[in-house]
Amino acid sequence: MPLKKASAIKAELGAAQSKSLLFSRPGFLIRRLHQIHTSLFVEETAGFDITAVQYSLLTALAEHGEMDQNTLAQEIGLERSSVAEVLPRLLARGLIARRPSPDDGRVKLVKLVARGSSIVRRMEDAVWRAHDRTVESLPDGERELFLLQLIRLVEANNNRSMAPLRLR
Amino acid sequence: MPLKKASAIKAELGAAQSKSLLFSRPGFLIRRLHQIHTSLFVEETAGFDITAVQYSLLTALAEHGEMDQNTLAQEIGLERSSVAEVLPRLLARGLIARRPSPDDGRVKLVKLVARGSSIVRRMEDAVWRAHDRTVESLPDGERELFLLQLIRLVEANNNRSMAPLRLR
DNA sequence: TGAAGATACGTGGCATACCGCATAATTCGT
DNA sequence: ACGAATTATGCGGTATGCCACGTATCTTCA
Repeated sequence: MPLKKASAIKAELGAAQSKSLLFSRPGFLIRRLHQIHTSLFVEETAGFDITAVQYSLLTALAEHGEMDQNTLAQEIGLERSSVAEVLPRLLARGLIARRPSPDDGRVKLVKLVARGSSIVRRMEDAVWRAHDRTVESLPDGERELFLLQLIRLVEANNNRSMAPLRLR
Repeated sequence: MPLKKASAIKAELGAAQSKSLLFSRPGFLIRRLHQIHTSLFVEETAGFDITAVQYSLLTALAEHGEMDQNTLAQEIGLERSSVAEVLPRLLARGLIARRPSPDDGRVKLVKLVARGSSIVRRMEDAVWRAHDRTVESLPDGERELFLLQLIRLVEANNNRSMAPLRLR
């Protein structure tokens, strides 16, 4: 099933871009969509008091178990120093535990504790609602392509970003 | 010209998402793409020492001329308080001018000065390169649809975001 | 083995981005 | 006309997200 004619897309794009100069700038649109998703995330997960980044950290720990901060940072594509800043907040709330590595005095190992696992589990539905609402305006059949394009861009540019994601 | 079969897209999406759980979350992909564009913007505009947000502010002023901060904020979809924080930096660098409105004592009017217009003009090529590089990994013919989808999402969710964009 | 390099983590600095609150000025309703 | 609601701005607080630098620890190799 063909999605749409190239000429129709170009016409629609031109019409949309005539509304605002900013609509011709991918960077602006991406920043804006990021704001929108953040807003939806906050709305859907209200009451848990966990940000999207904190949730990413918690799910990475839920998936991989105990790990050092460096690996954790690469796992979600975040700077080490940013991770070092977020972790104390999760520690203070009793969601994670941290201990020095027995093998390497430089390394600190982080893992989820019961409260952390619990909140990840309880937030799951709300998080999916936030993600679904972010892309629900796309017509059925286009959503998959959009996600695929996002993935392609993220993968292709991964090494060019400041905090590359570790891909297996 | 059909872009791609729906079944082929679903298969490719599944394969990509098997690489990381995060690739199933639009919010994560958007945050990541935002990081990547920021990185490319910094790289391409090195030497100008202007951030993407500052550039948005400057181009809004270049397009619309003198305006109050509230309208300026809506023009680029930013919180008033965020604008109030960025403007002093542009003021200090002599890129904009600010004066109280003669009609309304609450309002401050902002406009570009010569140095500001000049930097917007001189940055233009570099900014386009950053934007082009952000989406250059998409195959020809898909880029337009991707931009159109971004615009559609931004428009549809505009009112749900914390700092709605003013659309004409 | 011991000095040089590499690595892990943290801190301070800067720049978004949000909210809630405060202040000042305008407008609106009675 | 005058008190109440509204509006424009800014400030303090919190949370990313980056860099550069510092400190402690480990590894490498001459």
